[in-house]
Amino acid sequence: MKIATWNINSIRARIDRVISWLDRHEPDVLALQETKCRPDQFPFEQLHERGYHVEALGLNQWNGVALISRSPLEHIQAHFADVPLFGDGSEAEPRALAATVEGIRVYSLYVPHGRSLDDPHYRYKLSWLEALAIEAGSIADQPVALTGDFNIAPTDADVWDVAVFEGATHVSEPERAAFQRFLDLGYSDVVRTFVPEGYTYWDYQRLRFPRNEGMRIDFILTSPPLTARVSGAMIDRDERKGKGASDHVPVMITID
DNA sequence: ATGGTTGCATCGCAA
Repeated sequence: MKIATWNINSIRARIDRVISWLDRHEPDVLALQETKCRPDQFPFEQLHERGYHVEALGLNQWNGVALISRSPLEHIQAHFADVPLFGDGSEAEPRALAATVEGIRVYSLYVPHGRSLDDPHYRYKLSWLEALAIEAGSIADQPVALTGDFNIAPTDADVWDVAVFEGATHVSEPERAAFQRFLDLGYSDVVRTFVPEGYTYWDYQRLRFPRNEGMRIDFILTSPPLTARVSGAMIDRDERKGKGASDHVPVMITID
């Protein structure tokens, strides 16, 4: 069984790339982030034609997450317990969607960016991660995959030049502590075991991809019962190439 | 050129 995650940066702009990637890599589950549309705008048809089950969560042109699966998606959950609201919003942003597939609880997660260390969005990011960790901890004895764009580079090796990020988000101590919390709960950054080097995101600006100036910020964190079953992983760097690429690439694990 | 892309509710914002 294969579980993948991909920040697609607009599903409508890139549905052809998604279909092509599904055809070539045949994941059993693909979690998407930044779908950037409401469910009524989501291109379900082409996915249903290929036999996939699809659940999508979206409010407007921002954020948005989805789960695409060969097997039925069961016990679907939007958001998670005590998810914080941002600003004066009355409704949770569409950043988390979970479902059970063949006994594995899969989360598609789009962690808030944070914007800057003095921005309310940064405090929102930390409280969002704290609430997620509480839920993740409560189910860590079951097979769980926390997948998605964490918007955190956990180590200095996860950015091309840490000096560039001095005083910026993604590398701050509180963000890294929030990431470490999942590891302390028993979750494993299992892709790192199989793919010790490599980025998952390169900014569109400043020739970041040709220069390989990227960041490793997309993860699949597996609970102990699932970690024991992981037999391989890949980061599909090639998907960043060519016209019309997302700024993130797919990350995938293989489970026995 | 010391640098500047992408997607969208498109001329402003978020990433």
